Amino acid sequence: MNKSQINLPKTAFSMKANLPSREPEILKLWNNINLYHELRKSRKGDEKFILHDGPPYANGNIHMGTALNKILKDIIVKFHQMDGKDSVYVPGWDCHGLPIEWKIEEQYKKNKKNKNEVPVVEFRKECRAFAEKWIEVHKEQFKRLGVLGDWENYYSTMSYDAEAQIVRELGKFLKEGSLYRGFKPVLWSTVEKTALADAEVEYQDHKSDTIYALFQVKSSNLRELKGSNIIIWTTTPWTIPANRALAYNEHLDYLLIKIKDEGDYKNTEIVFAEALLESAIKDCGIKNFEKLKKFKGKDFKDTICTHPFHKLGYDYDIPMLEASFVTTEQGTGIVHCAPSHGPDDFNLCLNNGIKAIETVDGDGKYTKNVSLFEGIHIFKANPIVIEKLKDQKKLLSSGELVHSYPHSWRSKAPLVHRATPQWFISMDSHELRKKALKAIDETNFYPNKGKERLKSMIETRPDWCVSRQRVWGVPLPIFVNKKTNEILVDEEIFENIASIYEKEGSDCWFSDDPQKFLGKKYKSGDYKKLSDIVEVWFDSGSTHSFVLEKRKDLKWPASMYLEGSDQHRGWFHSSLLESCGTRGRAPFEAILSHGFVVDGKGLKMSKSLGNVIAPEDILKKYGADILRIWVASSNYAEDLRIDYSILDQHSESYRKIRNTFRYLLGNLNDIFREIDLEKIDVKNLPELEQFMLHKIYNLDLNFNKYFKNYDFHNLYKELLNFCTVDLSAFYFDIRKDALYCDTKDSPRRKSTLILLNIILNSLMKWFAPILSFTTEEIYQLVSKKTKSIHLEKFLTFPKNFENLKLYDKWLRLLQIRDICNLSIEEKRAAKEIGSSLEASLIVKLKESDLNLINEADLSELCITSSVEIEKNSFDDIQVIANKAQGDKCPVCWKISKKPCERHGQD
RNA sequence: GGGCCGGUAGCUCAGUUGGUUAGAGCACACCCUUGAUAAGGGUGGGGUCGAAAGUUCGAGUCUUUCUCGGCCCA
Repeated sequence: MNKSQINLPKTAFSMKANLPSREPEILKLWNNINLYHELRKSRKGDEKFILHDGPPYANGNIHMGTALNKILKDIIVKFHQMDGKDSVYVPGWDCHGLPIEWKIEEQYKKNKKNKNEVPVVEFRKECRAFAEKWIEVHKEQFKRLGVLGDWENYYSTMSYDAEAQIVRELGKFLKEGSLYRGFKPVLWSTVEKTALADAEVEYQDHKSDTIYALFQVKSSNLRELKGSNIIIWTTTPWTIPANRALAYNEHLDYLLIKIKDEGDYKNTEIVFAEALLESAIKDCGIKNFEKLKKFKGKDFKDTICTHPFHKLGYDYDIPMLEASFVTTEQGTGIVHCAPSHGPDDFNLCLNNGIKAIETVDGDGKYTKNVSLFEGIHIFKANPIVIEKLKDQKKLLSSGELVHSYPHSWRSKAPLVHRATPQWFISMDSHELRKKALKAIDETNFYPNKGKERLKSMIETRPDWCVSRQRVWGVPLPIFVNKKTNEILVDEEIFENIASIYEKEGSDCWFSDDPQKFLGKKYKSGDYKKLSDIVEVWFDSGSTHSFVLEKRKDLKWPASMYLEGSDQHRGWFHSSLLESCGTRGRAPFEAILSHGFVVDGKGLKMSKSLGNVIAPEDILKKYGADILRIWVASSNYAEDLRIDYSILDQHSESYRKIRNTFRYLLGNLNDIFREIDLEKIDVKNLPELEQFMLHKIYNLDLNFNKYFKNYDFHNLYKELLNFCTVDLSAFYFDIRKDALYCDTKDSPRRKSTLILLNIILNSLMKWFAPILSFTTEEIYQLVSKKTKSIHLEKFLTFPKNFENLKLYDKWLRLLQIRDICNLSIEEKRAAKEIGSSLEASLIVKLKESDLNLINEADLSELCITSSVEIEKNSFDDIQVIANKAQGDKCPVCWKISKKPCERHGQD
């Protein structure tokens, strides 16, 4: 063998990845071979793994959070597929709801069109078209990330069969009796004229009018209180006309004082919490006063007051009620209660037999139930209320306050609490809460802390309000008897409505004759048809019923739901409740929740901070595989940081991995031979190869352990370290000599090639769920077994790869090697030698180490020209490095006084 | 404002039931190589474990307070 016959690596696999342009080519390939169809075919009849997609809202371009979510899903789906399961992924979209309605209304405003003049059905058609448009946009963006799924047969909450099934699901709650009509305050937008879901509310600073108002005590068990005045403080003077009660806390101390200042309120006796004395007299401008009495809150029991507008016709009693929500944080320690305008007020009054009534209409105007104020808009009522209080000498002071206040997320308009008729699913009437809590216990959570989070929410949440006064959604399929006011509960009717929706969608609810839905059984004249729609969380909470149950390729319950941690209050929550209410258990076996994408410093991304990175930018600059590495290597249990420097670091790792593959391919000359692992004669391989097989076996154990726990960042780290530490810096470096300089029939070289084939095959598959594009690129280059890497299964390694005894021995050898390297480095620093082949070592070992290795092997291990082993009188390992003497073999570059053993003949 | 979760080298992450001098890979520095070459190898520097106090013979690990950040709620 001479220099011209040296076996240098040769491969078509380029060092430069060029992912942004290469990946779209691979997408074309997947499309051409109909990969999704092939995937299904390849696992037909196998055990199913169903990751049920939580539907993103069909609106706007995807952001990093969506990208993270979809990539994480795809990684998991692919892992299970390669693990031999039929891992089906059906993407879906959430389509109904306010944000889309608003988009359409915005377009109307632009075109000077009045929404109220447009027929509901036409408006809904525009909403539908809008959602359809964004589904198509999302689809392409998700595919570009490398996400494999049934993109042709996706699901959506607005499909006719979905709308039909949502009606059937509601019918179940109606039939059971847990869906009831309630009347209570909800956060209401007078601009959008609708109740808002919690998720639609945002808190912003708002300037409110504040007042200290007086309620005169009519009667009390505490003699001194009679004739005195309870003061209350409120930031919503317009709710005073709706006042029905006052709330106090029995644990607080209260004071009765007499005002001594000259003026309208001289000698007025007032009552408030002792703790708030200072702030109250300051705010009210009281300078001189006399303390008359101090007493406990519980002494208020059975005290009755009169309304400040008593003389204007508000001649009903205002009872004082005990409530623990009363604190001394602000105000006077006594809270004014309007049951129609606050949840706390509502509950307190309800428990004391005071019902809420409709005091304000949908536009924000007082109803006829509020005398003196009928027809006035509540946002214009404050000055009038204040004026009247002043007239009645019931106003101690007024002012303004900037505080955090609920606003609509869309219109940014301030919200109010307004009592409206709404439809609720009871948490307790049919033990929904209990069932849901049990279901949580039976679910696996990744990470585990999600369990407590969901549990505590279910434990404390109120009844589920499922009605909305909007138009873009599934109509509540409810008829109310005009005479008896009873709800029509008849399965036949629900099924009739559902089957109509299945054929033509739910638009007809708004346009067609109600008789169509009532059939022949009931007369439409006897019933009032509701115009409310179902809140969107019920839509998405029902996906398990119209996707998992209805599709033959899926199963119920899902193997996993996977979403951002905010969905503990969203989709996880609503799906759990819907399913427990209708089927008595959760629609999922496991929940995986991930944190939020934040910037490099851990701050959330926002336009104002200018730290937003769009997935599109990353795809253009780095490619999807880099983004997928970022997902796999980040710990999703916490928030995930991303910025360009972090992505740069991951790009470096990618290059390392890519070059590892390039070395493998180069030395195999792009000819991959599948090795039958069971048939390898392990014991007859060189020890180095045996050691590597043990390493591979062990890595596979860890790989599986991490995969089963969805612990991808540790899994990725394990793979990356294998590439850098075990392969590049160790095995590859050592075996370069055999690969390049041994003859092609050398047993050592042949053994090495066996290992290279095994390593290539293993790495390709281990990395495939993460580096979906790059592993495909490699697979297409070397394998003709199937049409795609993603159709392959993970390898199973035979037990005889494991060799703990050999492993222990080699750990010791590696220690010796480390010391050899130190010694070589010393000579290198002294400029005596350059490459390690220029060194010749004298290695002194203690007795017990002497049998471990011969000189030739140690020289191979340290990549030196020669090693002499001597017995050491000390315990430690001692290494002396010298400059190798002799001639350098022109082929293998080893330096020796004798002719080269391998290449000396030429 | 309340609840929950988190803060370990420049970056991504390990750190078992509290127990030697807190680890890995990447990045960085220096050296080598020029037969993985816009690659590869060797060596090395780098951390008051968010801060403070406490419990303990001993705290990255337990307790409290504070601080910064995130999610949820008000």
